[in-house]
Amino acid sequence: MGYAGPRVGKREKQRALWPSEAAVSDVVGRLIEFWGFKRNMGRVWTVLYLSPEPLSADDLCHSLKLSTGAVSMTLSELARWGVVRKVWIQGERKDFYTAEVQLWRMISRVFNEREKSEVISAIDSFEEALRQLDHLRKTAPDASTRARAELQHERISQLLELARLGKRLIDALVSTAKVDAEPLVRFLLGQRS
Amino acid sequence: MGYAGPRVGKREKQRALWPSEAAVSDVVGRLIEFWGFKRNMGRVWTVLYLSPEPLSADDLCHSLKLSTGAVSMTLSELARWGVVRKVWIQGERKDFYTAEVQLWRMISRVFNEREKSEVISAIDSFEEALRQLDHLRKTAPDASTRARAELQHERISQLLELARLGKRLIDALVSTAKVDAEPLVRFLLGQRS
DNA sequence: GATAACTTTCAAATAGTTTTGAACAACACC
DNA sequence: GGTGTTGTTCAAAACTATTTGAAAGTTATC
Repeated sequence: MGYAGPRVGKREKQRALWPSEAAVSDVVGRLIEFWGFKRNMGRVWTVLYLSPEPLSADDLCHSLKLSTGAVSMTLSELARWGVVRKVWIQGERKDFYTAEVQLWRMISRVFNEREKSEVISAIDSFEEALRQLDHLRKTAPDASTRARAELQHERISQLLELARLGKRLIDALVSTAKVDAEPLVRFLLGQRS
Repeated sequence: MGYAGPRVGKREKQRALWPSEAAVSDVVGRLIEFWGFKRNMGRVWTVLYLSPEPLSADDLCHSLKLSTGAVSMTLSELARWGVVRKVWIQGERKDFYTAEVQLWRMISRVFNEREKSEVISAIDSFEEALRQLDHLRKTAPDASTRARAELQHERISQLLELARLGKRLIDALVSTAKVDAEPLVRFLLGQRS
């Protein structure tokens, strides 16, 4: 197979972001940060999401004024979350990236991996604490200790119930969103007026 | 009206946290941090939540090994969120604090104040960006710019839709939780098997 | 296997956040 | 008003997280 020829798709010169792109990627960055990710993850994802064609790491360095290192790390983190994919482009040696455009799939993936493990470990700890308190309220020598154990048992049960509810919500979202969550959410919201 | 008498409820000596209390407040601290608050806010709230009687700032300094300043600031922040209340205790000069025990009320309050304003400002920015792009796609001189504007308009519309959905969810939660959210959530979950 | 193009890694620098503790303010009581 | 107790504030310190850029690593091409 011969040489691909004189750089067929010679890529457009570095283009600055439009004001609307800059603004939106900033907003998404902020939202995402609020939600516990790094701001730049949001920004990078957004720039890719708004780009008609895949972009190289280098493109991103320029549009977002980030170092090569930062872009590389951000991209691999985004890839681990499955919200950005490498694509291969004919006649280019660089790697190119595109954003996952199925918003719900992204969200459910994040919920599943991150929130869920957090919630599960909370559930475990609550259960453990309940076991200890249960023992205490049965065997403590003095009544005031027993009463205190009783109250705490009750309160922690509330927390446990809440955590379990959270877990079920996440499960529901995730298992639905694998296909498409929008109907679910829409239905849920249909409830009120 | 006479003097309240010889320190009636002379308060129990500084008591170390039980292991289960320490563990649970730590877990809640972690969860809450994950959710964008300071870890100590979660810890302080939890210690209060698990205490049969209201506690003073000083009690909290001891149980959590925090400086007076940290406790003062944490408490006032928690009070601003309405998840902790000052109570007045007969014959005591210190301020005492209790935790809000209605978990749903707390959650809905936080959602309403914090998430909502975040989401609303995101919605505004998306709308603004859409206006700009709309103008561009109608008036840009060259076709490729118009096409790009078109695509971005579409994608940002998706984001906007998602943000609006989020806002409606929050509204639904909040307006229900004013009374008691559990039925709502329980119903929502009832959907899946 | 040498070279050039590109990517990843990581220690150091920077930026951002939280905590401390001492100074100050407020208040109650005598 | 003076004294002692409690609460708040804030600048500095400690700690965390993020970003940089240069060096090392990888891969494709000749």
